[in-house]
Amino acid sequence: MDNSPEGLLRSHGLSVTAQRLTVLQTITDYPHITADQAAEVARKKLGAISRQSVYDTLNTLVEKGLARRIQPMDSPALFEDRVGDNHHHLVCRSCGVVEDVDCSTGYRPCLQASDDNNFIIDEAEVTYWGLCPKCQPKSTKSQSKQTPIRKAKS
Amino acid sequence: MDNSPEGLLRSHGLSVTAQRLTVLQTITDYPHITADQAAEVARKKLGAISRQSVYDTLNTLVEKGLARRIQPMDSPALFEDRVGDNHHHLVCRSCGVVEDVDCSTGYRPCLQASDDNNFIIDEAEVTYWGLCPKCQPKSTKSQSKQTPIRKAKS
DNA sequence: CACAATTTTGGACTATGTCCAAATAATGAT
DNA sequence: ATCATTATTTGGACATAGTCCAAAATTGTG
Repeated sequence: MDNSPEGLLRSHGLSVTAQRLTVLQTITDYPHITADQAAEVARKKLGAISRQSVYDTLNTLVEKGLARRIQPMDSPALFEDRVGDNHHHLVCRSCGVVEDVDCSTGYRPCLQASDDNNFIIDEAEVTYWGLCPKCQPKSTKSQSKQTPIRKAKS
Repeated sequence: MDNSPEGLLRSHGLSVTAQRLTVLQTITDYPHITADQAAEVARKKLGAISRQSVYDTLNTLVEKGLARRIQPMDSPALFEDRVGDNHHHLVCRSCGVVEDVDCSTGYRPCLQASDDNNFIIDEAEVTYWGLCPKCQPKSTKSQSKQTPIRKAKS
């Protein structure tokens, strides 16, 4: 199996369809995209694709380990094709932008719980919350006009 | 100001109402409860309370720092009254049960990102994922019958 | 007590996502 | 290449979690 997108799908037992290739390309081009945004992008490339097909494809890709789903609070699910390195995320409380943050170990679970409560823990998911450079209060200038999508806690 | 529930509300500029007292008591009694479950519980205690009132109260409590909202993936928002210690959570991939895990430092942000991407980071939210004791595969016995609400990834 | 401000209520509405069965497209075997 | 089988896609209905809004009720205040 090569590792073209087609080969990638086939090697995971999936038939190759224009919809899947396009959705896969879309999350590569736009990491941290929502399903509905991905549908919009895919529709531009393909002419038409059903909403359900985008949801199905994204779910399938996640199941097969070809994509990862994250869901910061107050956000719809976001998809990315960066998988396997157990990286974490940085989310802006004001505008919602998401950035990747490398995991210090690169494999799961990277962190040990202070007490595992007898769970078998396989992942420590870390979300860093804060303000992105654009949303940080500037010295004298007034705050940006962006609609805050989440209120800062402190 | 005392620190009875009434005093707690008043000291945060909130009027004291039966609805608020009841919802507050409910999340104390049932940490990690959903809004709709809280409405159910509150309804039993009060006779009646509107769904909207429960949502309003929970949102207000979170805003005032009297409650904390968490939202593990694939779960509706969960509320707890344990605030101020920046503790973390352990979530069962199979049955969804949530347990508290102490934070090693107790204050935010307890963790440092490998690269802050020029964000001002105020919180590192950690969610540990795994299988709770009840959902762990037992040696020879077959798996529990609980409906899995999330598939284990590995 | 009475007034003003806050809270509660119920109903409509929004956003995100899933279920289902029919139509279509992809794959594997001739 | 064509057919049969299997997998995928589609559209529409449905589900869930949550918000918006204006009227009614309650709370806190002078």
